[in-house]
Amino acid sequence: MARTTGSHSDITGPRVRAAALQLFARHGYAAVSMRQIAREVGVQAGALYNYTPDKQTLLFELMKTHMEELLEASSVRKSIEPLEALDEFTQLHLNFHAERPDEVFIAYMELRNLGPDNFAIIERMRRRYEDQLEAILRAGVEGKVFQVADTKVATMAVIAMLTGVNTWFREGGRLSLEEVGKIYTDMVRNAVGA
Amino acid sequence: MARTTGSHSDITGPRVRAAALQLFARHGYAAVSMRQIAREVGVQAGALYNYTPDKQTLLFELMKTHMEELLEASSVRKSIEPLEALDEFTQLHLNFHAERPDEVFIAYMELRNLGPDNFAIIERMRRRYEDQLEAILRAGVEGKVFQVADTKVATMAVIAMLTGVNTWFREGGRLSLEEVGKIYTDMVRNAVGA
DNA sequence: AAGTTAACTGAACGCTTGTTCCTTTAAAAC
DNA sequence: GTTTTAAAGGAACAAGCGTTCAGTTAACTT
Repeated sequence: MARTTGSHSDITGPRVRAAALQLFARHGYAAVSMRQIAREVGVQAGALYNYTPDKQTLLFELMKTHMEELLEASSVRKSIEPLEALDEFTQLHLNFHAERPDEVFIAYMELRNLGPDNFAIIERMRRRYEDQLEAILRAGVEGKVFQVADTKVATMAVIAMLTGVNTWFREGGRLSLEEVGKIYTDMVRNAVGA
Repeated sequence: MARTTGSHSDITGPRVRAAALQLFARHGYAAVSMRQIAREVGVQAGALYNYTPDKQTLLFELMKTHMEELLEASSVRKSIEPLEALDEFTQLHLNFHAERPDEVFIAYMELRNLGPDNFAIIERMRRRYEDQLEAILRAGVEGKVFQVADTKVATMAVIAMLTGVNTWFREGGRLSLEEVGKIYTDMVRNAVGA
């Protein structure tokens, strides 16, 4: 047998990425084999190499796509007041990350499995995201509407706090995402002395 | 050759754990082989099995020891006022985690590589730690000294915020651990409306 | 209807994996 | 000084790894 009925690059390509995403998130990059991914897609391992040059690039592309989407989603913010910008950042971070638990998990956990060049690229994108929050905090400090001892530290603290939601939040649990959003909006405001 | 000059169980045992700890933290459990660990210790792979029944147990014991130490260090807290208890919790968490970056990394990242039984044990210990902070927050809410909408959510938020320090803090960097401690004490207080 | 191409199979490559086991040797016990 | 024992060596096991590639077939082009 070879080419199977209804086989198409436009279909299999995304399915490869989807399977890799789920398996990497669930078991970790190093613990997942190309044969496992292939089995999930319903294809032989060799066929995967029509869609990625190697396993490492498959991981990198998943992370890169995720970071690109994050940067695009967050950079549309107009120039508004610091407090409003902070609330908006909180909501965006929460919603964006809640919709993509697998991507977020990978982006945080599999950095060490990237080669040095790929690592540097992803790291740069993450820095760009952090810089957006820091700019908001700095504007707020200048305008005397926030009180933080160190904007860089506050940036890291707020992002860690927000991203931590992904470790426990589950749709259909005790709280809705909207309720969680309200609670965190307040806590973030308080944390930066707003 | 077999037993080498100066070989001792009391020496090799800890060295095996130390090597595993460092390698697991650096490259991830799944990416590290028993032969790598053995090479680091200066021993053949087979000799490792004098010190652990298998690779999985080696990981589990590292995590279990870490959690036991964390629980012991944090449970000595006497009955004091909520605000003082909160500050003390912040300091203890920061110091304890700053001293053990490898252990912390593993405890957070390698949970998925534990078998179901081992996972349940570690998870229970983590819950016990979280419960300590939640008790403090609840006492503070009852005494009207904290204002939080949801103590469980606040607990997770504060712990995520504090643990996040390990992703960027390095001894000898721009800020000392003491300075970071002061900043976080304030931010944590603010976050819970103290 | 014939020819071309994209998609996939299936086998093979050399290597590494966790773990077991018998042997050898240094240290401890007597 | 002899015997016992603990510690490590080193080879072997089957299984799995990422990756390559020649061969096969369905789908598209003309």
